[in-house]
Amino acid sequence: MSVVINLKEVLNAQGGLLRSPSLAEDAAQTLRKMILLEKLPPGTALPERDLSQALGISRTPLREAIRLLAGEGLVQYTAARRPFVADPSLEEINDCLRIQGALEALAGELACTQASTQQIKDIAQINATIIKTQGDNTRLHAFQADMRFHQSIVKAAKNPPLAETHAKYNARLWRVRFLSSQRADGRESTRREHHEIVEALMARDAPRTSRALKAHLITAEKNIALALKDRAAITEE
Amino acid sequence: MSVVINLKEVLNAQGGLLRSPSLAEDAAQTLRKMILLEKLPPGTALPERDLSQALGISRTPLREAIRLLAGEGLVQYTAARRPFVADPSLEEINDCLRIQGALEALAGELACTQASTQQIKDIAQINATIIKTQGDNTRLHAFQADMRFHQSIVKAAKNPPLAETHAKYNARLWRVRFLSSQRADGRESTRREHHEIVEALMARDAPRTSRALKAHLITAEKNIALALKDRAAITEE
DNA sequence: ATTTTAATTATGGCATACCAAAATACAAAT
DNA sequence: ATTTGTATTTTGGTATGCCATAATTAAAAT
Repeated sequence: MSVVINLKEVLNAQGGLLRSPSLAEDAAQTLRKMILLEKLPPGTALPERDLSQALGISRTPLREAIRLLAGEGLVQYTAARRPFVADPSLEEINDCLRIQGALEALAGELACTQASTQQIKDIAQINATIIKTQGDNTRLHAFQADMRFHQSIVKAAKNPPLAETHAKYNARLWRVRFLSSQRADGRESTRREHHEIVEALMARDAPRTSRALKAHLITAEKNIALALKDRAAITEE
Repeated sequence: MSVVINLKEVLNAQGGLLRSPSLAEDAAQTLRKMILLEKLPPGTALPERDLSQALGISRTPLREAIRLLAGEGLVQYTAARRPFVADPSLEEINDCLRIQGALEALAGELACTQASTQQIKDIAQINATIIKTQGDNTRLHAFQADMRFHQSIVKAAKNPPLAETHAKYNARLWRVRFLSSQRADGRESTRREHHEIVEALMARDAPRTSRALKAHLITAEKNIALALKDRAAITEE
């Protein structure tokens, strides 16, 4: 009996694998996906009643879910406090990318001193998988692998608040990054930059890792600008 | 008639000066202060019913206030989802300081190209005030001026998400920074470092500004470690 | 005296109802 | 036809009650 309880506590203390998420967290995850996949396009109003009914829950947890997404920057409020899906300008996206760049650069620096050799191997491994998977028509999977690559670097920095803030900006930028990852150009530069990042990490050269990550984010900025321009042209027709 | 409405909208669009805060926001602000001034010391449980009753509101907005503070890192949850005042370890504080350092360094870089000359003058002015006020027994005011100094740099970067995230870490670090600001030593190095930051900004030398801000945060890290050690010694008696 | 087990209490998650303010629809006036 | 004024509806903010589970206490067994 007490064995079961202890086990539960241990698992909870670890990744929180057992803890059944609240309805609010479930709803937040559902809405997050819908926003990122543009089932809920930017600008869409998010009335609490309709949404809660659609998700089969009451307003209370739904409201909390919206607050969570607002904290991530995915949802904003009108002056009258009506929530809607955020519609970031290119300028705001670039603002976020610069922050993400600074965060990843810091993560890279820290990883050079904090990461275990195993973690660096893992990072290299993830990158190898990306290269191998390249060309597969599973664009989404390739994209997710790219996310994992960056996340594993942040994780190796062993700075939990950094990981948290980084994750937040990841969520905020997910949509446009996914968009830009669909473009074929820039793929070669991505491959090269990833290689440089891995090399710098393996050499545990902090300034070099920092530089490589910053450069990578600047490239992302360029690619995203191109992707959004393309898309705007398409949407207009 | 419509004039009034327009005026209201304009004011809302600006600093949101008119919008009467919700009970949740009020409560969050109240609790924030209580946490930072240690009326609610680290580790204190925050039961929804008691707190809501103490503040004269219902559980719903109080609950929301707690969520807000959790988003800032001032409140955490036990495995059983019971909220309590966060009690960050020295390690976690240092983690946050490194992030804050990276954010301010980025802000400084951006400010070098984005800030108006007036804004840089303002920053210098704030610093001048700090030096002048030095020695006054209004420790709190001096501390708040220091906060304004850093905030004005971030503001000059003209990157709203950066300002937001920076503010969040400020709230999270407020308590320990206030603590360390009480110590007399380190005051001279602070003065010197502030001077260097202002000089670098006026020269609009991005790398130099970045370096100066990073160095400043590292000094803060050292001072905070000393302050916490002192305090631990006192508390033990 | 210590440990187990059962009963009790306290707490957070959720649903629901009501209210004030905002948005909308509609009627009247120009 | 456009604007103005008014009624209606929609919406977010808040209070409250119920429930399941965790924490605590009390009782029982060793």
